[in-house]
Amino acid sequence: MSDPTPRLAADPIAEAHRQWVEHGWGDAADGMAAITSLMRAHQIALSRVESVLRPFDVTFARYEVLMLLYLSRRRSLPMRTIGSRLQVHQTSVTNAVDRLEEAGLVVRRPHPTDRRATLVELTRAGAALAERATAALNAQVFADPGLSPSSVTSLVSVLRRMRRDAGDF
Amino acid sequence: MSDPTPRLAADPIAEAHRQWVEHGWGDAADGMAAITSLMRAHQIALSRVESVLRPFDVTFARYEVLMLLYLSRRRSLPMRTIGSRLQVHQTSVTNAVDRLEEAGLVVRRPHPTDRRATLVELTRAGAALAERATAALNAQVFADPGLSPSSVTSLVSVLRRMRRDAGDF
DNA sequence: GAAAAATAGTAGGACATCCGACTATTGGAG
DNA sequence: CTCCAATAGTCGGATGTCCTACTATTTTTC
Repeated sequence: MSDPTPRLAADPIAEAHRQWVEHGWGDAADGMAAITSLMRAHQIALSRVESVLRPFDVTFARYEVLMLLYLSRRRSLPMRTIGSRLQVHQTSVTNAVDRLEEAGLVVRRPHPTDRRATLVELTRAGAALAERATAALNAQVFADPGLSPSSVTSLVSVLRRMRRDAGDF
Repeated sequence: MSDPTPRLAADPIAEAHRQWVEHGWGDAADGMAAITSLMRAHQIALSRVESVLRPFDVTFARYEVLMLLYLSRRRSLPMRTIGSRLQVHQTSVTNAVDRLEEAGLVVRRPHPTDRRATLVELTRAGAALAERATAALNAQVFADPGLSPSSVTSLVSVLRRMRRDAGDF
């Protein structure tokens, strides 16, 4: 309250935190800052990832499906399992698989024992793309996520608790 | 690396990290885990927030616009400023303001000196809703964001660096 | 001062996400 | 064994986000 230099481009989240306290919402100010930070950081990270994936004509959502299959034992999983692992709605899986199938990266196969279920199987082209896209992401984003190594560790650790409490695993 | 008990329902991100290392992508494994954690945590946080806001018939995107106006000096801002502060595309602001205006929570007014610009002004109903929605969010989410106080501090701190490096402020 | 560049908003399109509803199949209750 | 709840997927609809134009006004340049 004694800073004579009112910075013009202050951190908007710090600013919101200050306003929260001013309005008597001090007990929620830290939480608000945490949630809001998460939202912004997500935008930033997603944007970086998507820009690397764009040349491969896949979005991050589809890349995740591809990698889940790529890393699975038989390179094939039921739709439902994909949704559970990625924690997204069934209809989102349907949507992603539709597009991946159109692009020839996966194929739908009937489940051998449960006729309700559908297996999604990675094609050779899908595996090849998964490898190339991963190489690009590793080099351009993951190897240098814009955080110090200790920050990365701290972030993963904090968010793991949050994910677990939310039933992620 | 010496744990003899392979848990069945393991943390999917820890599992992915292990696979990254196995595939020789160890230098990118931590970054992958960090970015992926961010994506999941965002989903979790957004879902909690949206479920609290649903009764008020606003989404988080619109709530953010509302609060930005609510906390501004004159409860009125140009579209452009809203986009900059929230770090979203101009067209997203147009979209959000369209819906807020339909709901009678804001009104568009011509900018007094720049005829290109449009001011978005909070209505009395908008201010009232902003207050009620904030009370609900504070009580149901922000006051207990699902993280320990020290984790919250750590998270905000780590993400502030990331946001700054990305040009957020 | 007039032409060129930059800025503010909007329109249309592509995607992803969720929700509710609907079909088909499986499995448990009586 | 039959009926009904649970499960797997898909469809249509609503929202939000970004991108690429395109229009209307400034602002800058020469």
